[in-house]
Amino acid sequence: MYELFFQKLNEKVAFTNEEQKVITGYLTSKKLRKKQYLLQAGDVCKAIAFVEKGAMREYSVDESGAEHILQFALEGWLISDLYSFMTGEPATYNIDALEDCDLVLLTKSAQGELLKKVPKFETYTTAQITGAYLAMQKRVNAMISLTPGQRYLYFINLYPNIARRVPQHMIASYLGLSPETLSRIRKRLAAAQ
Amino acid sequence: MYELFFQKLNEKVAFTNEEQKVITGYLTSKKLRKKQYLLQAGDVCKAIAFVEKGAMREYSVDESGAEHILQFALEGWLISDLYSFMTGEPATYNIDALEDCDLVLLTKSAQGELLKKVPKFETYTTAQITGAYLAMQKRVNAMISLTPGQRYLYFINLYPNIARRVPQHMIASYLGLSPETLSRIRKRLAAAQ
DNA sequence: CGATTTTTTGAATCATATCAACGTACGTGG
DNA sequence: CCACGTACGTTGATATGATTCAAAAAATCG
Repeated sequence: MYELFFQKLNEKVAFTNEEQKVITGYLTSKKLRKKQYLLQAGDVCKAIAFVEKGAMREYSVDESGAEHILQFALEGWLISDLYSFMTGEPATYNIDALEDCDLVLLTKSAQGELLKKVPKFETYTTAQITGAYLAMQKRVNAMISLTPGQRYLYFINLYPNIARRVPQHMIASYLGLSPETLSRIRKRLAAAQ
Repeated sequence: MYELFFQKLNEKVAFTNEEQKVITGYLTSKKLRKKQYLLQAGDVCKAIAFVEKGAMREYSVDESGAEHILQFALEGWLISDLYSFMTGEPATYNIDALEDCDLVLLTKSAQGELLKKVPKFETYTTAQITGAYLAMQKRVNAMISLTPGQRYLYFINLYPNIARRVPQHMIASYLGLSPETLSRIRKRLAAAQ
């Protein structure tokens, strides 16, 4: 149970079998069918989700109704509206399943309890969020310093498995491009080789 | 000494006077003149800097020599190349002073010691980095979902004091625009009101 | 005051967005 | 298993917006 979760957990911080048993008690599992929501903007994000299997996305919707993908999450990744989770404010982002998913959930209240019982879990949390921050910073740097074509190459190089499993127009959304533009960029890149 | 630093610190997590004395022992102060480097790409980032007074910026330089500003830091903000600081790898970003600055430094080794003596300091670190992550995420969302003009308005609304103190072409760099484009956007916005 | 930095403006070029249409692949239900 | 409908990717034409290069005006600093 939760094999991948504990594998990834122990990669960051080593936990004893005892601790892992305690942690297990605070986790719940959830299955999601393709296209189902885990979270809708306006609702409160009550849990952080770890993807054991499948693919998820997090996105915002602007005034004109267009979706903008902020984040993908494949196996081994965490996903949530962290601001909503931490503050209890309504979420600004939506999260749904791009494929049928097996998730491991850690609810807000479970997290509170867990941090008391297994203080080391905070170290894991810090490591996790630090990694997320650094990745986000790199993405910002790519957005202000690279051309769309370079950004696309950077993306498929960094996340080849996302590129394989996710529709192209969603990658365009993630990169801040129209689907047509990404299609033409790919054509240009293919011709250049 | 370090008044603003401790003020900001206690806003996140309350520390006793005892603890604050211990923390003080691990801090060092540094003055930087305008245009001086705190860190150059290629060097290892040996300290996290807290800005007591002044203004700093963090930026990357691309192959063609153009600078791209990743982050500003005014009074009360932290700045560092976090990846380099954590791993000891050479920094990819430069940090320099936009005004004469008073800084408070926490070196890598001091941080290690401090976390042992005052474990609560890790809670502060987590809070700090979580805030930084959420800000970065909002910025990414703005970049993929707003027009340059909207992004500029968002920026000056969120950071009016940065907009007041920093040259306009640096704000253009932060927003991923050419200085000429930002100038014209401002003209359009002024005409529209 | 002189020198440097910063901002603005203009003109030409280049790139992206948009709108529309088409072809294709996919999966779902009959 | 086929047929239909939906989702996806590509292509074209056009319009819009950003970049670039150059120059001048304005502001700032010593």
